[in-house]
Amino acid sequence: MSPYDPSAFPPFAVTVDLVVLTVRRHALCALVVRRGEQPFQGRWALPGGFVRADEDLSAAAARELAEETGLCAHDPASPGVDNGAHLEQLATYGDPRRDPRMRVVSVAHLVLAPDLPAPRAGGDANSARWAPVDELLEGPGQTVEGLAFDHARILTDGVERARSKIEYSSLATAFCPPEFTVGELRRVYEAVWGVALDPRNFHRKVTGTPGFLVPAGGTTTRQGGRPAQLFRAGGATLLNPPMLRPEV
Amino acid sequence: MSPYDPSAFPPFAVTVDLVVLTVRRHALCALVVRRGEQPFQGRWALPGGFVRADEDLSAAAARELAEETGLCAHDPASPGVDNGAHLEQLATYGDPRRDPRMRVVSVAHLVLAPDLPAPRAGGDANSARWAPVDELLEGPGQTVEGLAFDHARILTDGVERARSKIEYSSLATAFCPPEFTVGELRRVYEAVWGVALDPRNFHRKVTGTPGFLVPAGGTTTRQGGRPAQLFRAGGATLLNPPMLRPEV
DNA sequence: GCAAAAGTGTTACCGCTACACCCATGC
DNA sequence: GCATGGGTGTAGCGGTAACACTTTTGC
Repeated sequence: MSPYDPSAFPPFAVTVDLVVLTVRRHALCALVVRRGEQPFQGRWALPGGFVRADEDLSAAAARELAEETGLCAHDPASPGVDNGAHLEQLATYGDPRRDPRMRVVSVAHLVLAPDLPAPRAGGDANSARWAPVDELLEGPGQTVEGLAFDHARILTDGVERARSKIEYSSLATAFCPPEFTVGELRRVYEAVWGVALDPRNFHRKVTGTPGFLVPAGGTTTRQGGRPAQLFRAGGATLLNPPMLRPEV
Repeated sequence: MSPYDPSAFPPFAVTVDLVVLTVRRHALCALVVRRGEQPFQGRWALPGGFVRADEDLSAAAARELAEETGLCAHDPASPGVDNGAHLEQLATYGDPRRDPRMRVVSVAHLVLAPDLPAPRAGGDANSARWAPVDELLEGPGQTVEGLAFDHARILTDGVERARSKIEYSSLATAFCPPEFTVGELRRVYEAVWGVALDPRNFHRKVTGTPGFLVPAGGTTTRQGGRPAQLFRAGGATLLNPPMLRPEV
């Protein structure tokens, strides 16, 4: 039997795109970079890049993340370093016309990170910033230009994934620093869902769910008012029963 | 500006693999085909194939599905024909060593279908069959040989997706014929989750959820006993509150 | 009649919501 | 003192679990 004939299949470029979300100033924000070349030159886009010939998809995503933010992601699929951020595969986008230059299939990944210092511009992107997702996704006829390629769609899917996953998992803690208060965690939920939650019931719910939070020992008054207990994320990953997202 | 330089990125083969699930004889079953060539010649594998040069990913999945089963999938992303089956993207698998011949990135899709006549063998697969997923996924040291490539992992992910999605969506109806009884729908849940449900409470729950089921008019005694009302799937896609999966 | 499956009624319990209320700090 | 956020108590309500019980068919 002869070796495989590469002419039997069409060649594709494969990239990873990153939806990197954080909570800043009570708003859900995404990392975007300004494109330095055609097409969509000068427009904002999600960070990303080509997958290397011998590189796994999640490794490519983690590499791009480190290049763009210096962040070390914790990938559940390939455990090792864990600097706080959560990384998971989101979905794959392969419309034949999504990139005018050639056939590109992009495997989008979702990253949830605590609030970071200003992003450092990396590689071929000549600038990078955190932008509120509401601003990036304003409807058609908006004041700002939309994101490049199909990145508005990818960002929408990533935000929806984050919104639903914090309902039934402990992922909201990925938006928090290593030690945080119940109030800070509540403000994460409020920013991601865009709703107000009852502080009293929220407190009972999260402290009463076994394994969600473990006391870190100290207290802080960095939010003002009475000193609040500091917590760390507990071992539990699934919340049962889930956090209930109020009706819209 | 010169056109894009294709030497700047490594070429990949892109395939779609299908996790086609159905419920037969009270068991969750998946469609598998016997491989006719190396590698893994003679072993069972998930159906799939190369994405064509100008073809969208979901179109490739629908085409492979039609070739293997004659089924016309309803793809929410590209509405049109709707022969009952549900199709959605599952996840993408791109480990550099997942195919010994070359670098292949596979975009797996999940299909939920009603019980079908015996599958017709299609294309290069010299036979196809429905196999209970419990049998396909028996642990290491099992009596049967495992699936080819990383298909056991893909199947596991697809089954887990199906199990969780029927909790909070009306997708379980995709396993049923166009008209079905409450008892038949309950047996779908029981087969997918591998648990027994209380028929009385199940009946109240599904008939009491607005938009989940609409009466089709007739009755049937095909399950024996007292005649049961026939229903069709209603317009609702999300179940709120969800069906509760009993603790294991 | 008997078995089998479809439906309805009822009660106890659990978790959530919506509050009232108290606590500990900075100013 | 006063504002601010942290934390506890409690009553009402909606949904589920775990039954008992009736209905309508095939054999």
